[in-house]
Amino acid sequence: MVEHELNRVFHALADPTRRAILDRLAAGEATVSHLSRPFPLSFAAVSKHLGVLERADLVTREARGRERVCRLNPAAIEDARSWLEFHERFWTDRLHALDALVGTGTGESGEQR
Amino acid sequence: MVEHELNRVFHALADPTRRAILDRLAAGEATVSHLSRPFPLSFAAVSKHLGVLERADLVTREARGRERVCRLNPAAIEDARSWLEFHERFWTDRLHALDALVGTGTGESGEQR
DNA sequence: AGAATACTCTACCAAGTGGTTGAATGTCGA
DNA sequence: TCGACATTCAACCACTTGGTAGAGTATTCT
Repeated sequence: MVEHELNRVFHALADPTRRAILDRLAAGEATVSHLSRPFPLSFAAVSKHLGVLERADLVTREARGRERVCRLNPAAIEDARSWLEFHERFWTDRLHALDALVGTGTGESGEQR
Repeated sequence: MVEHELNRVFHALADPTRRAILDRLAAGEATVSHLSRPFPLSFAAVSKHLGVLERADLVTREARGRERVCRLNPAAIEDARSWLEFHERFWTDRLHALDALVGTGTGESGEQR
C-alpha cells in the first residue's frame, strides 16, 4: 500500500455518506439507484461518491444490463486497517518507551484534554 | 467516537505530510519549527497542518515560552484504529456469510462474476 | 530598550470537493 | 421501434483545502 493509495482510502473514508454506503454494501451487493434511495441526495451525487470509493479501490462497480452492481472490496479495507494498526502500534510503543525514560506522567496527562 | 470526529480523523490522515508529521512525533515531542524543517513547505503551512491534526485530536500543542510543543495523542489514534478494525470485521464477516450462501467464489477471487 | 526568534493570523490564490441540473448513452419492455 | 429506466457525463456553483506572503504577537537574548 503506497502513499497515494492511502491518501485515496483515507479521503474516501472521511465522508459520512461514503461510510454509510460501505456499511450498506456490507449487507450485500446493490445497484446505484438502490444505494442512493435512503440518502437525501441526487442520484448523480451518489454516483460521484461511488466513483471516489471505486478510485480508492474500496468498491467495485460492474455493469449488468442497464444497472451497475456495486460490491465491497475487502482487500482494500484490510490494507487500510492493517496500515493503521501497524502505525498505531508503532506510535504508542514509541510513546510508551519515552514515558518510561522520563519516569512517568510526561504523556498527555496534562491540563488541556 | 462520533461521526464528525471520524470525518476529522480520516481527513487528517488523508494527507502524506500530516502522516509524516505523526510519524515524526512518534519519536518524541517537537516544536513547530523543528517539525517544519524537513519539509519543503513554509513554516505557516506546517502550522496549518498541525491545526488540522489538533482539531482531529491526534496531536496536542502546548505553549512553552515562545515555542509550541507538539505531542501525539495516542487516545485518538486508538479510537480511529478500533473503529476501522470493528468495521473491517463487520464488513468482511457479512461478505463471508454471503459467500457461504452463494456457494463460493463470489468474492474478489477472480475477474468478476 | 531593541532586535531576533517562534509562532499565529489574515488575506489571497489555484485547485479540488460536494452538490445541483440537464443532456447523453445504453438497455429493457411493450 | 419507441418510450421508460439506470446511469454517467458535463457544466456550473459555493465552499474547502493546501499553499504562499506578510503583518502581528509574544518571548527570549544582548
